[in-house]
Amino acid sequence: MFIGESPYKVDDKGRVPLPPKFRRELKAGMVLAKGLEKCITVYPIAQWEKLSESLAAKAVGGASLRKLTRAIFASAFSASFDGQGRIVLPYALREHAGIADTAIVIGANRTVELWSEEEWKAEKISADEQAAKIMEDLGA
Amino acid sequence: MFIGESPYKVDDKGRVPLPPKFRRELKAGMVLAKGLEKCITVYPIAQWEKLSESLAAKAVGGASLRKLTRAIFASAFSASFDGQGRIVLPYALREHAGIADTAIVIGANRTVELWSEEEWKAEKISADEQAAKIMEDLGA
DNA sequence: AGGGTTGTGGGGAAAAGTGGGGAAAAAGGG
DNA sequence: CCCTTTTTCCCCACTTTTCCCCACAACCCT
Repeated sequence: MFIGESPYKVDDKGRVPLPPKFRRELKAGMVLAKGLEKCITVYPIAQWEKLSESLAAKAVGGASLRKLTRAIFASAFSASFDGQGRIVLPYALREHAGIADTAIVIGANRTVELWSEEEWKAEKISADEQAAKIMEDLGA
Repeated sequence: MFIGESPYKVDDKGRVPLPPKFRRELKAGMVLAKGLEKCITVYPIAQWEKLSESLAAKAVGGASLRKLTRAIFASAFSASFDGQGRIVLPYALREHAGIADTAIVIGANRTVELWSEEEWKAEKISADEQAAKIMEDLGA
């Protein structure tokens, strides 16, 4: 389970550290893909395989499913940590998320997401407004 | 079950003791999250994992589910006791609750809440005023 | 009155964030 | 095909922050 929110510098080489708390769950390997929103989504390898299977299961899906499959898989990169717990963000993904020299790393339960400061600020505000409702529904 | 209300000092490092009576139930671990009101909510780890599961179960949820997942998990931090029974309050949460150098620790049945003095004073008054009415609505 | 527990404070060691350099591999041109 | 240039990857070093341990003082219970 990934939780928390923290800002990290992206250096000239496109490297970003991930929070130490996340590293154990990602050490086995991870896949970076375009997020459905303007962000980068990081899947633990096991989680990615599950997603891959559940898309393949709907083999005979329509054109829209094929489109989604392409969009996700074509933009995906596998990544791993260097000695300092950092990963390299491919340029294509950085651009999609609008990430320049700072990335906000957030835990989103089963996955990790990387946002630019601006996009995250906006997302956070609109997300906060909705959060209260479900929390109450779940009786938490 | 958590009950009671007591004030504690928050030191320069953001540390706060929790009442000894609460420690046994939280020793296994806890998660701090933004409260729905201007406070910090402390969930026993088991409680939080239940929430996590029920969100993950709705597997391929839509955009609004992703948004909620973000709001809930990004603003959360895991915490545990140091040798003196204290936890560290992340800066982001302290700010949300308006907590400076004193925190009021409240037992709220299944969870614990941390309030600033001012916010708690206001909340308590309005809670007292409405308690009877709410009780009736609940048919208690 | 005494011992144990609790609130409060501070210091030191370990880890994390950040940046840069050098070697190996890849790509491109002669 | 070989040499040159560029890129990628890995390792090293420094600074800051975090975490953990220790210490004192006040309170409570016995």
